[in-house]
Amino acid sequence: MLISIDVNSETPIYEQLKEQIIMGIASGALKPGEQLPSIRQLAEDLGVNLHTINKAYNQLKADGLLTVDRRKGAVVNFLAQKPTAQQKDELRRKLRPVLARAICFGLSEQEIEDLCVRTYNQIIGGNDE
Amino acid sequence: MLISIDVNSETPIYEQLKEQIIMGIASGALKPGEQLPSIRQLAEDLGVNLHTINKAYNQLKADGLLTVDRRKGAVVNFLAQKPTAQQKDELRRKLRPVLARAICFGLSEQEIEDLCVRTYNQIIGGNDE
Amino acid sequence: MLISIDVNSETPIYEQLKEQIIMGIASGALKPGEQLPSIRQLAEDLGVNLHTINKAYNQLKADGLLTVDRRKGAVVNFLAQKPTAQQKDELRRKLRPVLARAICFGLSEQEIEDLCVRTYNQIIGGNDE
Amino acid sequence: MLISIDVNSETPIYEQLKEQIIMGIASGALKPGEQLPSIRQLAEDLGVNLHTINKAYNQLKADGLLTVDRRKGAVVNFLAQKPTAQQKDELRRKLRPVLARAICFGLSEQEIEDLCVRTYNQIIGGNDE
DNA sequence: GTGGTCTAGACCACC
DNA sequence: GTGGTCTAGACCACA
Repeated sequence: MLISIDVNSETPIYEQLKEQIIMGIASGALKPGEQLPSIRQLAEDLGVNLHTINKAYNQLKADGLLTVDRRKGAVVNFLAQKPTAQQKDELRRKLRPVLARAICFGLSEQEIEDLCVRTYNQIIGGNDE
Repeated sequence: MLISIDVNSETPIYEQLKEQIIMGIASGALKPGEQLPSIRQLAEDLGVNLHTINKAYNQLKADGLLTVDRRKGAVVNFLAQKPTAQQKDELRRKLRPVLARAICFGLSEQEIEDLCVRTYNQIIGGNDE
Repeated sequence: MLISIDVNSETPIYEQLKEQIIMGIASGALKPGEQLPSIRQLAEDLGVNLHTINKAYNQLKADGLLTVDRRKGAVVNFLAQKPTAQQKDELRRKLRPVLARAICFGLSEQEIEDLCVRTYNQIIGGNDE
Repeated sequence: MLISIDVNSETPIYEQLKEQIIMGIASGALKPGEQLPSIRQLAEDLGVNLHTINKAYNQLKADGLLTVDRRKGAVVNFLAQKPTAQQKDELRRKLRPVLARAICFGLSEQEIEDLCVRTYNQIIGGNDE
């Protein structure tokens, strides 16, 4: 999978990294059991510091999406079958401001539903743009 | 409308402020043409710095949701009927990582659609929790 | 509360820090709502790097023992009334090897119970040694 | 006795090994005088490096729990009747942060005592979970 | 080889 | 003032 970073973006590099890896897992581009590049390798490839990569990997580990194997580095976890209540709350909390903004921009309920479905298919299909 | 701030949250206060005002507009609690509290007053009510309120108001003005008038202060704009292409892109960009994360947590397409619809109704209904 | 670090110890500095703060909270030396030294201040006082302090504070925040206030820095949380099931599991997992070792060293059940009670009282009493 | 290793755990493999052997001795699954698998064989069984097994065995020897004989390999020692003062200190030092954490999580003295007793019985009974 | 820890020093966002 | 992010470079533990 190809990862690209915009160092000038206002969102932190480690957040961009997390998002891209999550996108990769969601789209199936990263398969469960698959090995991610080592911290140092990825840091070099992207031209960023190894601590930045480390932070992203560790947070994804805390999210339960990666496990870190002392020998093989970071490995993609098998997907959970169901989210915990806490995870669901977190999702709703993140979803709320986005949808509220959509409403303010004049989207109807139907259009918002369409937007969600189309975005979902974008992710699954893997065609990112 | 009641605005409450959590100073311990990791999301900046001005972001919380923006989110709450957007939620207010989306839910109809804040009506077009309605006047928001003055910067000075809101700052005092919430016990935060003037700059913080000012930043939130200005960004909402840039979003086209408020009009800042020197005499009347901040006023809620009439909602656009349709979002610009740029706004739609922005929505999709914000929506994508949330949905991708939902997929990683094991939600099916149907469950994600449900989540969106239910969250939408929460906002419209105004019952935040 | 006085915090002291042994930079030559094999346990990481940030772990020592976490342990001492936890001891402080448990003993009542650190009261709920009390403000901890700022990252930079404590780093200077202890003669260690600010990132080391930052890591300890963040992990305690993740444990729910501290909250980080953008204005006042780190603040001691009010104690939970009951641990979550996960926290209880974690405690048992940490307790098991210690007790097993005690058994191997020849302590009877009664002696182990005494050891626990006496250690508990040490913590509560605050007399650390 | 069955030994199983989790290579993804954050606790080092040699530590896991030590813990499991200690658990085995404490529970009586490993009897004094009993011979442990040879380093070479155990390394192969678990699929880990020779050094890793060696390190665990050597540290247990330093703890006085094993005797390493050039001909018979590692043998379980007879349990001490009483711990040395040093061993007791070590136990208290390891116990303290666990109990302090329990207090922070809201456990009362009685609940902590229960936790210790129940964990003790788990070990003795050998039913690990 | 891997990740974990620590240091030193910089800049930025927030308040 | 506070914490958050990032860099550059070092050493260690683990396997």
